[in-house]
This record gives sequence, C-alpha cells and structure tokens, in this order.
Amino acid sequence: MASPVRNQNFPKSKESGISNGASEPSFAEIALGLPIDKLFDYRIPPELEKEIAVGKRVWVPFQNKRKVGYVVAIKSVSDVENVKTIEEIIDKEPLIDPEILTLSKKIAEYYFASWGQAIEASIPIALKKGKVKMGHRKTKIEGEPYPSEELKLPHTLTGEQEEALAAILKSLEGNKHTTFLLHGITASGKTEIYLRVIKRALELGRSSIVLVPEISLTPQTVERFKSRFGDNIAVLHSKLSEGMRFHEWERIKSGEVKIVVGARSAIFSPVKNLGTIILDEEHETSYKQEEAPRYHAREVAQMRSEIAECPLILGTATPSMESYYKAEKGEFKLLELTKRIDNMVLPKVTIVDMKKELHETRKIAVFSRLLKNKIEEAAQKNEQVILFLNRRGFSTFVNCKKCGFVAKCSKCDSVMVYHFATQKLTCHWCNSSMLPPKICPSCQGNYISYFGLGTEKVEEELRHMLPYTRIERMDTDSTAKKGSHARILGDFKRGIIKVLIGTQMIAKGLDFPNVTLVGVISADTGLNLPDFRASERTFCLLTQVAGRAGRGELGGEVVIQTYAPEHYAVASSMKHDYQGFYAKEIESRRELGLPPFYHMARITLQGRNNAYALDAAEKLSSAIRESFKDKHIFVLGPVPAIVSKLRGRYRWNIMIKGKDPFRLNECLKKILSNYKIVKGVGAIVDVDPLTM
DNA sequence: AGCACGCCGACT
DNA sequence: GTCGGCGTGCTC
Repeated sequence: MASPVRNQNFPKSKESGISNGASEPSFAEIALGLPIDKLFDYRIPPELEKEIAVGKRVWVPFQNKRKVGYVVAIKSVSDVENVKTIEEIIDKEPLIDPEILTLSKKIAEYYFASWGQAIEASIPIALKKGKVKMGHRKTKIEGEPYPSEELKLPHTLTGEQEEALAAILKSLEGNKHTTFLLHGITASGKTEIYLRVIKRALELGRSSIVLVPEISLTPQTVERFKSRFGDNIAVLHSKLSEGMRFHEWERIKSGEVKIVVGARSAIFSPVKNLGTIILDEEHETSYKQEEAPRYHAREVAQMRSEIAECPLILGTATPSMESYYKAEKGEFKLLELTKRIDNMVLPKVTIVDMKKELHETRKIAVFSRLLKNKIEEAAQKNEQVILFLNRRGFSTFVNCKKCGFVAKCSKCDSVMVYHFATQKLTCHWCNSSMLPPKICPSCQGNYISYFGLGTEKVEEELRHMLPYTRIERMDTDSTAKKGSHARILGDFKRGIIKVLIGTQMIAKGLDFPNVTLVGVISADTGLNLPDFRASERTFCLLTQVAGRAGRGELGGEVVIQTYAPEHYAVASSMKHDYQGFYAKEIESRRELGLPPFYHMARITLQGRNNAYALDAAEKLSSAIRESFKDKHIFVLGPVPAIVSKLRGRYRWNIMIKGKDPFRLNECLKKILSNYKIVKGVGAIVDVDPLTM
C-alpha cells in the first residue's frame, strides 16, 4: 500500500463487533453526496455511540479529505476491511426526517442517482457544507396563526369551485390520499381553492406545501398568500441567499411555519404532519430537475402525498398529457373549472396563414399586414403590445416559406435537424441523414429557409416601423445583466415601454391590464422540433401567450402568425379548446407508442472521442435490444444528442421505452450494472426525460 | 465527482 | 534523466 495508513489491524469486522459487546452498534452506514451508487461504512467511536442517530450529519474522512455524510443506518457488524472512523457528529437532532429519508431513497432508486445525492437535493446548500449546526437557534415568539384572513375572504365560490373544494376537503379530513387534477381556465379561481384547502389544513393543525414554477414566484403571488396567512408562511425562491434559504428552512423544520411556497425543491420541505400538497401549473417543464437526481416534482409530490396520506392537487389550465390521461383512467380525480369568476372574456384569437401572406404580397416579411396594422393601431391609441417569438433551442429546421414544407424523415415523420458540423439534415429518431434541399421538394419553389428569425430581427423591423415608439426586447441576451429583467418589466408596467418583444420569458404569468394586443411572430418554431412533445408545448405556450392579452377593461386580442394554420395545436389554441387538442394528441401518442402509453428513459453516452462514444452507444443499444426483445422493452437510437457536442465531449443518445415504469427501471438497472462502458465514455441516465 | 497512480512524450 | 499529459480505477 502506498499510502501510510495507520492500519490498526482490526480483525475483519464480524469479530470486531464482539470486542464492543455482541450487539452494540459500532458502525454506521453513511450516504455521501457523490455520484457513487454505494453506502459507506464507518466505525462509530465509543464516545459518540450515545449521540449517533439516523438522519444526522457527520464529518467523515474520505480519501484524504473530510466530507459531510448522512447517517442512514446503524449496525453492529461491517464486512469492510480498514473501516475508517467517524470524526464528528454535526447535528444535535436528526436533520433528515424519516419521511424524507424514505422519499429520497425512492427517488435515488427511480432516477438512478445515489442516495446521498437525493438527500442533498432535499436540503439547503449551507447544510451540505456542514457549516451550520441545527438545534441552536432561539425560538421565535409564535405569530398570530392567520391574521387579517377572515376579513379578506372574497366573494362566494362558484358552484364548480364549491364542488371541487368539497371533494378535496373530504380527502384532507379523511386522511386519505387522492390526486386531484384541477383543470381550470385562467381566472377560474384555482388559487382561491388552494387558499381554502390550506386554511382547513391549518385548522386541523396540518401543514401545506405549495409548489409553483420559479417564474411565477413573483411578489404578487407571494403577497396573495401572505395577506391570507400572515407570517405562517415560508417562501423559498431561487434568488434567496444561502443564509436566508437556510433560515427559512429552519423555520419550517422547527414547526414555526406550517405553509411553504416554493419552486421544485420545496417538495422536500421538512414540514411535519403534512395536510396537502398543491402543485400549480402542473404542466410546467421546470418541475423537472436537469441534473442528478433528475426528478420531476410532480412524481415526488405523488410519492410524498402517498406516504403522508394527504391530498395532492395538480392545478393547470393546460394539463400535461400524462396527467389528463391518468384522470381519464380514473387514477386522478378530475375537477373541472369552466367558468371565469369575474366577467373577463377570453381574448379573440386570429390566425394568419403566412404561406398565403407570401403568396399575396410576394415578399417574405416578419409582420403580416394584419399584425402590422394592429400594432400601429394599438400604438396610436397608446395601448401596449406584447410580441412573442418562440425561438427555442439550438435545433434548426428547413422550411419552405412558400408552401410551408418542412423537411421530415421519410421513415419516422420526425422533423430533420440541421447540423452545423456535418452540414446535413439528421433524423433524431433513426439517425438517417440527407443533404438539405436547395429547392423545395414539395412546390419546387426557391424559398427554402434554414434559420428561423430571431428576436433581434423582429426588433430591427419594428424600430423601422415605429421609429418614435419605445420598444424593448427581452430575452436571455438582453437580460444577461443583473436587474435588467426587473427593470424592463418595471418600465413596461409603468407604461414607459409600449411594445415588448420577447421569448419564452414573457409568455408566462405577466399581468398587464393595458396590453390589448399580443402577437405571436411565428408559432412554428416550437412545432418543428424533433421532439414528440412539440405539439403539446406549442399548444400550451400559445394558450398562455394568449392569456397575456385583455386582462384589463380595454379587452384584447391575439394574432398568431404561422405556416401551419391547420395544425391542431394551433387551431385548438385559437378556439381555447383543450379537449379538442387532447383528443388529437393522445391518439397520436397511442399510435406512436409514446408517453403516457410508454415510459421512457434516455441514456446519453459521451466522450472526447466521437468514434468511441458512438461505438459505445451502438454496442449498448444492440446489447439492450438483444437481451430485452421479448420483454416489451424497446430501444431507439443511437442518435446524436440535440447538443451533439458539449464541452468537448461528443454525445449520443439511446432511448429505451416500456409500458411499465418499474419493469423499465429494473431493466435499466441490469443494463447499467452489466455493461462495462467503453474507455473514456461516460453514461448519463435520465428517467422520464422531458426532452429528446 | 475527485484524486492518486501510472505509463508515455518533449523539455531543462 | 524528470516534468506533466490524461487514461484508469477506487473511494468505507
């Protein structure tokens, strides 16, 4: 041995247990926040035996460093040679509750992360570093449970609201787990139902967790909860400093607050006696964590509410295919809110066929004549305009501006993606490729375009059109500077900015009553991604964007420009018709064997050497195909990852799908343990990925 | 993930 | 001769 370990030469564990008395606990199983799918045994020094407990953090020597570890079990024997000894116990009281330990273990198993990684996903960063000790804070004086609240109970509920509320309260009061899908159009009063469920939970002495997408964690949302429940609420934003986040966490852990509002990770809040979990905007993709453990908060909420035997409420205006399908099957209880509480009317939506526009005007333009007129009109009347351009991602498709043709794979019907490196179009389902056409194969026209237009181009055109109007662009580039995001929105709110151009960023949650016109520059960008969720995303996005118009007394309208006016995602959103969209989309998913009918997992193989990475991917893919062909597990790929090269590593994807998620999980486990990965090629697993 | 060990190339 | 490149394998 090279390292001069002071080996105390303990006999192999089984006997070492005896020296401490036969059944004394002398070892602890420790989870570490590393991507190693293992627990590590450490010796408990005699002086710490009284203090050690499951759920506490400890300092342990690991390699030649000291690391924070989490005690997950205590035992009297260990068969590890040269066990090292715990240096110090950090916490006076267990930091991780048994409920969260169970939950994190399930997550680790389901999403192929280590238990330690899952535990670390559930606590504030400050605690991971072992810096702060629990159990030393002075107790705060209990605030009024829920002040000003009775005064603020607004208008009576609609019949639909009453019905929904009653169903949820029955589950809450009966301590029975049920998942409710609360499907309600914008302004149908979902939040009021949440507030009343939380209130009832409080009366029963139980806690509530409210999950919202980070983007809607705005002061307005928070204010609404605060005015109802006063100080009895902890808010967990991503912008919270390390110290503040820890402070809020401690307030939750100590039982000082019984309501938690936060983004994704708030699902792990250490509340006791959980009464309800509310997951608002359940269709939002930000509920999926894009690093290990790659969990989806909706799934975690499902697991947690089952453990806690409490209702889970999934609220949305545009349910995910997964959730609505479960509701149809009766796995979730569907609660529909079809009426708006105030007299707000849904905005009128007009679709402009850009193919026709080109045909009639004979030139490719950013703005159709209709949208141009409407913008000018609004500007004259001093009303505000939002222009939205769904320019997403890295993928580029080839599109004919004359007839709307989009290059698709002949075998898969999937949109072909232009790769800069190879200068070819590639199918992300079967990896076949072709040279991009110069002349449209469909109409022989010479209007093939490679790149969608961007927000900058829109801005330039618009400045030309309205030289004296204050215009601002809001996208990742223009908001790179700290505070610019808030500045732009502030200026827009105060009416200084007349026209706001933006990407995804402005699609959600903005509530400006003076906005009378919303223009979608191109609805196609999102539609032409090689991703089976493209239609779902587009429908969802168009519905949300449309919701930005006519939020005030002035009313409002929406203009959507598209080369695919007949596409059901576009057409249904125009009619505000979720059911119509769902019916079409679910059929397509059924035919193609996609979620929610199949569960998927993606394996990404990445390496410095492209040939090695591809070779590894091919070997793995055929190995899986061989061993599971009779088990209803299917393999797709390898195909280049959408980001085919990242940080100098070439990336190839394999998709695996199967009907039963747990069987799929078992197969994956076998695959990963049997397969010796080719040198220099690493594998990343994403269970239930949201992107291809 | 880190980090040490180890085996090959170009430098004082 | 040795410094250092990153491939490989282990961590209680």
